[in-house]
Amino acid sequence: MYRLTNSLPYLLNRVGVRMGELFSRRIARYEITLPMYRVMAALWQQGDQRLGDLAAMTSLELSTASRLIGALKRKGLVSRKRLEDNARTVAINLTTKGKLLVEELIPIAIHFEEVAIRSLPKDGLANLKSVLAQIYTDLGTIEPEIAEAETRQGKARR
Amino acid sequence: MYRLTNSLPYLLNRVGVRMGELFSRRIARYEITLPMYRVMAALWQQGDQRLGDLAAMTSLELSTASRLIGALKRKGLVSRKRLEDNARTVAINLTTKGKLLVEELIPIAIHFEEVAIRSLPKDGLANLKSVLAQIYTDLGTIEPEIAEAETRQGKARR
DNA sequence: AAACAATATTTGCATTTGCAAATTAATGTC
DNA sequence: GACATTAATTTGCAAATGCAAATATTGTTT
Repeated sequence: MYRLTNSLPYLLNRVGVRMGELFSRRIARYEITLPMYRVMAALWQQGDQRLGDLAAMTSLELSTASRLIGALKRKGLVSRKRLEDNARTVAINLTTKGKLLVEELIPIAIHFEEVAIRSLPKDGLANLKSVLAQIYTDLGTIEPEIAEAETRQGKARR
Repeated sequence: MYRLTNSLPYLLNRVGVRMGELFSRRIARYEITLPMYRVMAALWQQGDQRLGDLAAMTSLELSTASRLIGALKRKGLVSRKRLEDNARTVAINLTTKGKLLVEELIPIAIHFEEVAIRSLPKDGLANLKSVLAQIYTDLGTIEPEIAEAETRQGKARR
């Protein structure tokens, strides 16, 4: 018999929501939201990104990312320049101020992770991460099945 | 050196978002959103719930849950009655129509889970689930630390 | 029993989100 | 080289979300 509370999506979501909530509260005093942090940490890892890549990297919707970058720019934390050679793309970077801030936040994120996995066995974390990565790619294989179902009924009815 | 893309919150969020997106698309033709499904599946597992319990069970914010129940009620999928003995609480249940619908959706959710874990070893799923549950509880231990940080600076400044 | 505190839910309002359309720029084609 | 096509980003608008305040009911105190 199926139980929602024992299903994988449920357990994943629950952890994600709680983690997000706690971390958000923790960084609220820096006037930074969780998606903002993700964007900044992504840029810290890899600068000079285009909007689309940044959105993909952070699992953000494109328009959400666009506006988020706008907000971060207004705060002076990132820069957004049209490229000279290809002016339809945009190169996004952390400013010095943004870099300083994210380097203050990253240790907090690391601490969170430490607390979260506190009682896992030695190799538990590495294993968990590889499992999550594996599931992510496996999920891709269900895409066609969904697209098929959509065209078969969904879109047609509109 | 820290990499966002190798951090646990990142990997969790990424899987959660993708899973949610795909499942949402899959059930869109039933005119049901993912949070709606979660509420209905929660009620299927355990009926006669109060709003607060349902919100906790589904990781939804209270006001979001309240409005969601309203929408489901308008669709004739759930009932919401004030109790006679304690009229400040409310008892939420699936209607027959709601029960029928959720019983159509649950197999889809099960299929999703199967695809997601397709390439995990035998005991991989059970292990993953217990790890996720463990992390969820461990996260609770960071709460006081955050509350402390909030009162120390955050709230004071307002 | 009146006043007050506590509990459960709902609602107002501002912010965020997501889709689709619009915009802007670059590229391919004839 | 003008003209449609594709690519990348932004914006308009409606719906969803989250916090705080409002509402309704029960429990407690004196």
